[in-house]
Amino acid sequence: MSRAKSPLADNTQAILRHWREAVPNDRLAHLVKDATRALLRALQMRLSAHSVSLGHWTFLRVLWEKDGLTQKELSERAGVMEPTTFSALKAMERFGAVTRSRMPGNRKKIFIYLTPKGRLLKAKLVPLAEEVNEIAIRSVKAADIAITRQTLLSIIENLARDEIETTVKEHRIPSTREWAERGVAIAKGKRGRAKKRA
Amino acid sequence: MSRAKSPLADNTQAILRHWREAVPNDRLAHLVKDATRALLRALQMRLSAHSVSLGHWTFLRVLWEKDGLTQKELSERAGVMEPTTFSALKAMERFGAVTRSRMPGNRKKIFIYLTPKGRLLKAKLVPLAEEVNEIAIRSVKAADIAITRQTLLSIIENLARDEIETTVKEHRIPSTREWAERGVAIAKGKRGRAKKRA
DNA sequence: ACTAAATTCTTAGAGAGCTAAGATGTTTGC
DNA sequence: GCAAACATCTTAGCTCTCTAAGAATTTAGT
Repeated sequence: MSRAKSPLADNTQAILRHWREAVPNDRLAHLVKDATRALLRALQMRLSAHSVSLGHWTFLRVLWEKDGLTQKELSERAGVMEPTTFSALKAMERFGAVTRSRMPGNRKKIFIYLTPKGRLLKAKLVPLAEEVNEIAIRSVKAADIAITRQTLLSIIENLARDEIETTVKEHRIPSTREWAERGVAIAKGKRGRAKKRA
Repeated sequence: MSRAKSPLADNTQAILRHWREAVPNDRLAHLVKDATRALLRALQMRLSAHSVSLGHWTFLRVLWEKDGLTQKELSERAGVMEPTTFSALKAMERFGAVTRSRMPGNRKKIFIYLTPKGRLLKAKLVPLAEEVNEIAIRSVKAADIAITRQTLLSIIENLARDEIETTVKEHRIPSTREWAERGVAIAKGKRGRAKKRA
């Protein structure tokens, strides 16, 4: 829909110049952020031709793998907070890609199912994402991609660990149970179930 | 101010689990996005103790290097669009970190200067960013960081090039001048000046 | 010199994300 | 068996970012 024109391209040019000129030491965050923007932008441009937004894509991708999940589960798998999930799914329901329904036996949980329309989008949309990926890593050695992947993973992990430690320190012992959950979660990669019983 | 507590940490755990479990092929974008979130979140948590938001940080960093720039220039250096710059600077002016003023000779351009308050923040804030960076890349080999940096740069570059080519194709020859600018810009990394004269 | 084009700032409105807190249900512990 | 604790969905409201379009001012072409 709103395909980018010159101002955007110019802006991207500015970013590129910027990075080619000076890449000092603390700027990793900035660089990662710009890469994210470039990737999301490329994807968004392609998705918009099918009236799908980035927010929808995030959940569609999860749902194509497995639907019939609750909003909570979807939030976890998509890696976003629940209110984000809530409004995205409301919009997707309006759009006709999913249904939200309660099941007999539990009137609180809401299960999300793809509609035929939502399911059909997969064949159209996945190739677009693959195209973006192909373009993005064109000319980059597979080994370098692997290293990048691992580095990013380490960054996420390091920061997550630090956040937990910092939070614990600030809380001054935030209940043994809470601490245990966290320790377990990071040490063994246990499922969220740890949360519900300790 | 709003220091993260358990829900957040849990969420980060979910993300980590997610990445440890399955890292298929197309998910680079997703991984980069999550790394961005982790980095920005860590920075934001620290900045908020000084009542500085991420949006302000973005511009402060540019201004500490050189102030007296126009909003347009600031947008380019910060890598965001002008309306974003506009509202961030308005807020920063209200906060007392910068002044926005016209100069005799040109009543259109607005020049941004740091106030003493804005200047003083540097000594407090820069160490926080360095701390985040140190934590993030802790345990990652310097060589791997270098490769990651280069890979991300290539990704940005590849996508920018593609966006330009795609846009050109769609426009069906979008005026020779425009095309030239873009070609030149990407080929030689020329300054934005190309824009104003071709 | 004066209109037309280009720049720059501004306004308006939307998307995607977050936190905090409210509502509504379900479980658990006495 | 019921009150308290917990879980899940929802609402409200904020941030950062973008695009599109309007307003003001400067530059350029004839």
